[in-house]
Amino acid sequence: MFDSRHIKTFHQVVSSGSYSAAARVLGYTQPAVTQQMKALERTAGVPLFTRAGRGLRLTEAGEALARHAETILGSLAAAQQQLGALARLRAGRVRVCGFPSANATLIPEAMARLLADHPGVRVELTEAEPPESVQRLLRGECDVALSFSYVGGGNAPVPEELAEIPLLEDRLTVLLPVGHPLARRHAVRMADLVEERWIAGCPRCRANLLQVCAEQGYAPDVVFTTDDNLAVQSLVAAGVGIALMPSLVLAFMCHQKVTGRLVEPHQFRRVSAYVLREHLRVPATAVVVEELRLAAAARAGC
Amino acid sequence: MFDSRHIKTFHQVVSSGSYSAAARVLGYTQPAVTQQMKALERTAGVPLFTRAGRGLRLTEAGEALARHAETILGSLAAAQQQLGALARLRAGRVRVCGFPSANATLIPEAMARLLADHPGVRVELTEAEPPESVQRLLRGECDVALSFSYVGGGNAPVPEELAEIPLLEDRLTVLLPVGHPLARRHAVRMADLVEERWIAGCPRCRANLLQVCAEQGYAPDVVFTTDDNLAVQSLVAAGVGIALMPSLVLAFMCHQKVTGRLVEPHQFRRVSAYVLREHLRVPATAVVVEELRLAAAARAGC
DNA sequence: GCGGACCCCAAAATCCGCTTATGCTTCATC
DNA sequence: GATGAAGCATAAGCGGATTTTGGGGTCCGC
Repeated sequence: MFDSRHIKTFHQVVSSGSYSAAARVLGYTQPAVTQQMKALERTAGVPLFTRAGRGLRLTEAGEALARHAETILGSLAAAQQQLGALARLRAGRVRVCGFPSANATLIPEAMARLLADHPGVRVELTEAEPPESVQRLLRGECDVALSFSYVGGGNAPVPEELAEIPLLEDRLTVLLPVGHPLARRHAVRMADLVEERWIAGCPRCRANLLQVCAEQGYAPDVVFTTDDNLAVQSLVAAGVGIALMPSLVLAFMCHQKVTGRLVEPHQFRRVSAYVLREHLRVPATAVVVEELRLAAAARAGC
Repeated sequence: MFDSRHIKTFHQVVSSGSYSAAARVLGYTQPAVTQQMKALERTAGVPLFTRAGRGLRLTEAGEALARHAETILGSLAAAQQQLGALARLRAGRVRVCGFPSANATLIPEAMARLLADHPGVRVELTEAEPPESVQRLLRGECDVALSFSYVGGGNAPVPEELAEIPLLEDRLTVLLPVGHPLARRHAVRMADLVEERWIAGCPRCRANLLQVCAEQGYAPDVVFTTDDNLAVQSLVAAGVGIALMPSLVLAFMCHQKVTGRLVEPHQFRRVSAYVLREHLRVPATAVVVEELRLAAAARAGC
């Protein structure tokens, strides 16, 4: 049975290219590395290195072990990371990663109640656009991820090890300058917006815009693309174009010269929270998820 | 970074169900196991066990680590096994796994020349029906695998890490009792065998028989199935039925009362050797593969 | 209530691995 | 080809980690 420390050192030697360099990186002295590699060769039963002048070269067996080392260290790191996450969660520290509009609306509401009801829980919040947030969750960089998906969009399937908690259906509105003729209506038909110029948002939102318009039989004239919601707001106010905008984003739009109107036919994006299935039963994650659900439910009534 | 020895002990504790039992299995004393698990819990940062009366129970973190332990130990074992194989090969010991008819024909011919030309090489031969032989190769239980596939058959794709060395196209014959009316012909048309009763061989061969007949527009009347070639020979001799049989098998059929005839349209199975790509450059495997190719080429002329 | 099975604890002994110190080889430079 | 720098190997000594020993506590079945 190989010693994991030897494997780690071996891996460092391979990537550093010398014993001395590996020793410097790992905080050993050079003879320590020599001895570890000797021990490794003893347990392997084959030489792993050959001397090539001043430097080293891997033998065939060394090459083989180098490939395996990646896997071995990877599985060790995965285990360590998961246990680390569990320990953190047990201590009540939850890392949440949301997308901008949720971080500005849903999350603060949920967190306010959370901290009142469960004073022991500590939250760290980061921001990432979907699908990056879910990727972070899978990489163990956060414990709860918020993401959204458009209904018709070809979204990647949710990995097996993740639990999806549907939060709300976020209806889409069209953001208009206040003087716009259609702004007097309560709701606006997508079909009436054929002649408009458009401002598109994040890649997913842009793709959705194109699809919704395609269903109405036209291709929108997208004159500007940015994932900065406040920029979109200002652009609309300035009359550059109009934009499709989820209600959640609209909630923190405060520009005097823009207004949102629900679109017809009804469009929405599904907002969900994601958690590793294994963490569902951990109190800290459970309460965070529960408060998110409550906050989402409260908001759905508005 | 976890210590692999701790992981190994942990795994044994989980499967044994107690510290003492694990200690007995691993040749430690019980306190040693206690301390190792203590150290493991320290590096993990979470308790892994809770006391449940006389025995132990895993915590949630323990469950998680137990799942990872399988992976970790598996990747360590895989590395060790591959290095072991390399060491063996470097020492000139090659483990070959063939299917019965190759073991009786091709392999002895190749091995005779091999041992003459390369006296240092030692060969161990085992037998397995495809696709089992390739599975053994992937599991590291042999170094060279021989397998065959029928042309139209839906064969599983060859894994990436394997090199396929085509050896020969083994033409199919039909095995007939000597008195059979068609036995006077040099070759036999499959279409003329509609009314015959059939004896089928191994699963792959049986599937191929069904397909070949289906191409001729009929379903064969299979009255007997066995993967024992000598049994097939005797059954044919006894007039129970006829059989589709590769030339390679025919080569060691010596029963007086049976005879083989090539079938039309030409049918054959492809016989190949498989080696881990990484072992292609290792002398011992290289010479074995080369001798197999030569033996196959020599036989193809017959 | 007693014995067996099991685990924990503490101290002593052992063992392993790291460091220090030194020598050898290789390579670049003059 | 002499010299110095960089790198690896080896030996000896030390310190910490790990194991064993010995003793004690708890739980469970009889």
